[in-house]
Amino acid sequence: MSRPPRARESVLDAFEALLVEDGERAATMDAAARRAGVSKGGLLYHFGSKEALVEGLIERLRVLSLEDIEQIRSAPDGPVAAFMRTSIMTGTALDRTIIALSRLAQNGHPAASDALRDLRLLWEDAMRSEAKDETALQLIMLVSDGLYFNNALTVGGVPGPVPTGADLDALIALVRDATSR
Amino acid sequence: MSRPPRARESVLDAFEALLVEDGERAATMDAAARRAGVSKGGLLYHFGSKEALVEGLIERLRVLSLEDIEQIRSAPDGPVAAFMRTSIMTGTALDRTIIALSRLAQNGHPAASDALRDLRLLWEDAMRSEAKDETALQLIMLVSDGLYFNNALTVGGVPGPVPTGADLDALIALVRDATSR
DNA sequence: GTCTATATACAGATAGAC
DNA sequence: GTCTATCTGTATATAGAC
Repeated sequence: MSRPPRARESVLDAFEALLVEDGERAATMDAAARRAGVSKGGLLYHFGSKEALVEGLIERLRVLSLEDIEQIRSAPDGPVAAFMRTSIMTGTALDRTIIALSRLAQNGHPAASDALRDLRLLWEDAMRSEAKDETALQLIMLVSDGLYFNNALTVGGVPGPVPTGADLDALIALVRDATSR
Repeated sequence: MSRPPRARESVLDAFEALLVEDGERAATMDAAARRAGVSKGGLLYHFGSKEALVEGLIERLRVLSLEDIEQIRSAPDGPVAAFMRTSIMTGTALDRTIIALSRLAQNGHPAASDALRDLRLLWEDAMRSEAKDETALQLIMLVSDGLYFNNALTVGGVPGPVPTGADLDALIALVRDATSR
């Protein structure tokens, strides 16, 4: 409904990009302001503290999560394939926000950990009807986690050893074969 | 052969513990010295820079990696089961060092990323003879990555949603069934 | 809404006493 | 081999002008 100011979104984009590309330590308010093309004071008008920046990212995650779950549930090639595909970093807005928040979570930010855990539960619920049992469900979830981990681990644009193209299709087929009812 | 001084190891232990328990930002030289019970100057005698501390952890990873690979190769219930078991954080020395280095890797430290990638390749080689094809091998590796990710993501002793006990046994059986020759 | 200037704290690192 | 004292840069945050 209420569209947030453009400057505000630019700052949030910059903060997120710094977290993803350079890590938590590099994601300072100063750097975010510079990258967004505003002054420190300008940033602090929109986000009165670093905590407020983090909360902005968490709110962004919630919005993108709902869209993602909706898309997974209605995917033509099935929820599992759609879920695994979206677990590969394709540069979607959701991917970037997840990686950004995982950096914060690993620096002791409980709100970020909670938000990621909640999203994982949403995904788990969306996959449950596809898996033959809870063990199969865990397999699906862990492969997805593994894909994210390899993307999250490398900083600076170096791609991890993540399957793509035909290799990813084969992996999806194997997982589906091992886990479907 | 040459046993390193005890104070040196204490400092490295403290630095590693801070990375694992509180995250990269909290792992300062000051905090490491305090936790190890030495002064800042004392720490700097053993490690002349923060970079030297990181290199100390990387060297520790190399030593522990070789032991781990040896143990996996000679495990009674097979390499895959042994590998997946060691992917659960059981508080082993290797687990802690891996998590610590993954925190550094995610803050743009290339040497840490390289060391972790090398270890992953060692594991991959140890698993290759067990997997029916490359896709199956990727499945094994990604489940292991997923287990680590869930352990790495939470800070402050909160355990992630990682299967244990009978659940882990069932998961191991499922993975082995889906991937073995 | 956006800016400059500044206060306060803490980071990594150096110098040199013991 | 371990300590204290100190230098320099940078982080978060506040105050207040425009």
